[in-house]
Parts: sequence; C-alpha cells; structure tokens
Amino acid sequence: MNASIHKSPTNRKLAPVGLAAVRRLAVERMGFESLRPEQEAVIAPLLAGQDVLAILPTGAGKSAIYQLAGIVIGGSTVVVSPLIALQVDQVLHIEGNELPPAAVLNSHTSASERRRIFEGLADGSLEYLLLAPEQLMSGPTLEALKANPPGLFVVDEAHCVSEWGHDFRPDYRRLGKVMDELAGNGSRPRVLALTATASPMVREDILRQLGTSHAHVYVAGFDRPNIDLRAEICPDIEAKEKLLPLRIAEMGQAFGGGACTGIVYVATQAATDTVKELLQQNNLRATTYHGGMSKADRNQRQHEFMSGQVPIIVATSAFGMGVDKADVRWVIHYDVPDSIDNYMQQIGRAGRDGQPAAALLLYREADLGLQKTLSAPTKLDAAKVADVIDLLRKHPHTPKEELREQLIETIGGGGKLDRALQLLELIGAIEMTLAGDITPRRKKEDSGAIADEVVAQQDRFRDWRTSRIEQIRGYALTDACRRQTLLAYFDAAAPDQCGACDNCRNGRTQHAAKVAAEAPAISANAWPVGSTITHKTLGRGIVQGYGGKNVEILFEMAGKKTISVEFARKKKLIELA
DNA sequence: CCGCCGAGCCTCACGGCTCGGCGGTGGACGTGAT
Repeated sequence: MNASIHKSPTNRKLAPVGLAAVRRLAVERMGFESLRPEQEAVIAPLLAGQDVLAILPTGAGKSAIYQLAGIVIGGSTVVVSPLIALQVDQVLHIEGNELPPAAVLNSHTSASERRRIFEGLADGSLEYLLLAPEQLMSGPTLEALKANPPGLFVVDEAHCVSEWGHDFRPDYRRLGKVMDELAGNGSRPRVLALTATASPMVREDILRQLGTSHAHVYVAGFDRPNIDLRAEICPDIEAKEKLLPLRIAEMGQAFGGGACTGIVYVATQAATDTVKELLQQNNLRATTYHGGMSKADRNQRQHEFMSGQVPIIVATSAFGMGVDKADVRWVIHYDVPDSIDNYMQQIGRAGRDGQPAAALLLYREADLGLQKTLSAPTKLDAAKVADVIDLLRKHPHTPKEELREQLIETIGGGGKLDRALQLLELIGAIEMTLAGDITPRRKKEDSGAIADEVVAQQDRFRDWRTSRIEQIRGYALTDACRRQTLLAYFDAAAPDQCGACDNCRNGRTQHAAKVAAEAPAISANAWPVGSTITHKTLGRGIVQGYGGKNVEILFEMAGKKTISVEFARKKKLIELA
C-alpha cells in the first residue's frame, strides 16, 4: 500500500513563533479545545531547541506532538516508525486533519513517487516523511535528506531502538550515525523520541544509540489504574488448559456478561492454533495472528478482531503494535512474555477506553526456558572473531563486498558477522561508516585479547536478556502489590497498595509490607532507589530496591544483581554516579 | 532447553514406564526472482 503526497490546500509554511503558534494550530487544524499539559511539556523544550525523549501513555496524543511541532520548526519532519502499516495510518490521519502534505517511503514506493518525494523535500512542499530505519540506510534517501536537512527527526515507538537494535533490526542502532551524517552538513535536526514504555535502562540505551545523551527526558507516568493485575501459578500445561477457558468465561461475566473482547498471548506460532482449538472446544470464538502468516491473512484477522466480528484473538508478540481498540477488556498471557517491558506493552492494550479491564498472567515455570532460547543472542566464537580482526587488519584495501564474503566465510552468516562488527565498533576496535567501510583501530593490541572483549560483551548482553526473563518470574511469584512491582521496574511512583491486584485483594500485600518493615532499615543510609551508581566490576546500574540486607541493582551490561549492602560498603564496591 | 518420539525394558499381551536423541523456537524491513 502506498500513500501518496497529498496536495492539500493548506500547503504553506507557518512562521516559527513558538508555543502560541502550536496552540493555535491545535485548535484550528486538529479541532482540539486546547493542548494537554503533557503535550506542552514535550513541545516547549523542542521549540527551545532541545532534543526530547518523551514517555507518554497511549492516548496522550503522541502523534499530535510531532505533527504540530513539526510545522512550527522549520524544515521537514522525518518520522522513523517500525511498521509500514503504522506509517500509512499516520499519513491517513495527517490527511484527515488540515495538515501539510505527508508521504511514506519504502521499498514498494515506485520510482516516480520516490522522485516526487525528493522534489517535495527540495522545494519544501513536503512536511512529513514517514519511513522505517532501513530506508535511511539507502544511499539516495540519505543523500536527499542531507541535501535538504529536516528540522525535526522523530523516532516513534522509540523502545524499538533498544528492543530490536541489538540484533533483530540492527539499522535501529545506526540512527545515531544517520544523524551524525545529517549534522555533517552543519545542521543536526532536533530529535524527538516517543514511546509508551521504557525502563530507566532502556531510556539510557535509546539516548546512547541516538547520540542524544543530553536530551530532555519527560516521563508522564506508566500507571493504568483501570487494569486489574493478576497472576496464577500453573504447575503444568493441563492447569493452563483448564484455567484459560474458565477465566475467560469469568471475565465475560465480570465485564457485563456475554463474550467480551480479549487478547490471548502465546509464545509460538503453532500455539496460536492449539489454543484457538482449546477455546473453540469451550464454545469461545477466536481467531489467530502471528508473523508467519501472509500479509492478507494478517490484515483479515486483525480486521475481524478490530471490527468486533470475533471477540478473541490468540496471537504471538507480532500482534499489537498500532492496535488501538478501545474496548479490549482483558489480556491473558497463556505463555510468559520475555520481559516486564514487553509485558507492559502488551497488557497496555487493554482498557484503553478507561473502563475496568484485567491482565492475567498464567505462569508456568517451564515456559521461561523457551523465552530464554528465543531471546538468547547468537553465540560468538572468540577464535573466529580474532580471525575477523586479523582479516580486517590485513586487507584494508580489499573492496568491501569481496571482504564481506571472506568475513562471512570466516565467522558464518546469520547475523554473526554484523553482531561481531557492531561489538568491535562498540569497544573501539573498528570504525564503520553507514556505507559499510571499515577502518581498524587499536591495531597494536593482540587480536585475541580484543576478541575476548567482544565475546565478554556478548555474554553480558546475554545476561541482561536472561535477567529480564528472571524478573518475569519475580513478578509472577511476588507477594507484594503487583502494580507497585511493575511500576518499580519503570522507576515510577506507586501507592503502597493499589487495591486492584490479586495480592492486594487477598491480603498478601499487607503481609509482605510487614516483613519489609521488620527488615533492618538500610536503604536510608545506602543508595537511594532509582539512583544511578557505579560498581567496581559490574559498571553502571540503577538501584531498583532493597530486600532484606541486600540491594537489588539493574546493571547496564550485567543485568539484575542482588548484592549484600554490608559487603558492598566494606569493599567500597558501589559509588553514586 | 523443552517436549516429542521411538527404543528398550518388564514380563507374557499389552500397556506403561524410562531414557536418550533430536527437532523446533518471536519479531520486519529489504532485495530480487518469477
């Protein structure tokens, strides 16, 4: 599907006169009564020339922020968005309001359309250009933007930078370099990164990757108080099979009787069918959705669910981004997700209308294993990495395509080479341009030692991924208030007891609070929760909380660790950063 | 690293059990062939 440049009658630039102009535009073009405080809190620093990372809950009007600010800030607005379908939705939304022209650019864009887009950038008639990060790696697109630098560079769904940039979609990691290239012409655009969920670690990762470490970070809050939180421990698959239809039926009753809308998340594509059959045996109508289906199938099933023809959708994590159905009453995880980050994203699809909704996690210990395999990064062999380094040093003038073939022969394909190069660059052993030209650095050091560093880096990444899965276990098994547990992960304030989770309802929370109160009060004299610290061997991390005599720290590279406060003090291991 | 499957075992017709080997396990863009 291709959205074309829309020649709207409002095709004129407005003078950059600041917030007053944005407020007026919001009323005139979008029909708002006024801007929301969160929107102003993001737009104001942007207009003042700052980069901004904004974490705003769904429904806070994220797109309006860049749509309005983009007009007032001179130059075009480039919007990086992870899915073509999302980009097309955005363009349709822009065209529905009286906003300047917008276009999407991707591999399906025809040559003539592409030419019109580049012309639009050159003569200033195109305001919004929506594309995926991969598109920015194409020479012509980058050249067109360098020739006509945008005023505002938006990274929508910015958690993808951290979530996918490490391995799945590495071009997300190269966005910082794209901006460096744009800045090479003396005009680095202002950066606006937008997302609904980002833990402190993910925030730091996003800013580091985008090269905007001094950005203004605005967090509007994570809590979705209308979503009731529950988890049930299931010893085996039979328990899950029994509970799922039962709980769905109960929710139907609780939320007004009859079939009510919900999402069942499963871990594998095959499980979408088996769980759908399980539901059908219990007279529950459901459809399925996963990434292995054809585009047409996916569209059809999504439509069936969105339009209310089928109340339940059984899906892998492929389902959800950009899904904005107001009346989803419940989200049930039949299999555990891979992290609290993704859990929050997925349950956030319930209760968008503000009415009561529920999120239930069916936790089976053995399900963690699958997530561990799925999210485990590729293994790198130190000897082969050393060979790669030697090859790079020996052949600085080999044409890069030829060199790449040799490198793949050395280390293997399947992303291994790209990951190795990415890590070599991270530790400063090579420099790499967007075009893929590589310059070796640290040439006097032993290639074996550098390779060990690369492998150690990869191991720490693996540990971080594993620790995220471990925290799902923590959430499932906790006696504390579930809302508090989730919000603490995101470093967000929470009441002692929310009253809207299973633990609060059955009194477990009060017991947990009593135990905590009886533990020695150590946190006051140690490092405040939420503060950034440096550990002698484990590096930078964020204090997440205290349990007994231990402090829990989420490290950038090493993941979550529990450390004895007394030991850390005695050895002077931890210092406030 | 889980779970499925077949082999082997126990014992006497068939089924139930254990054990070891091995296959499968998310997410999207792009390019280029048909």
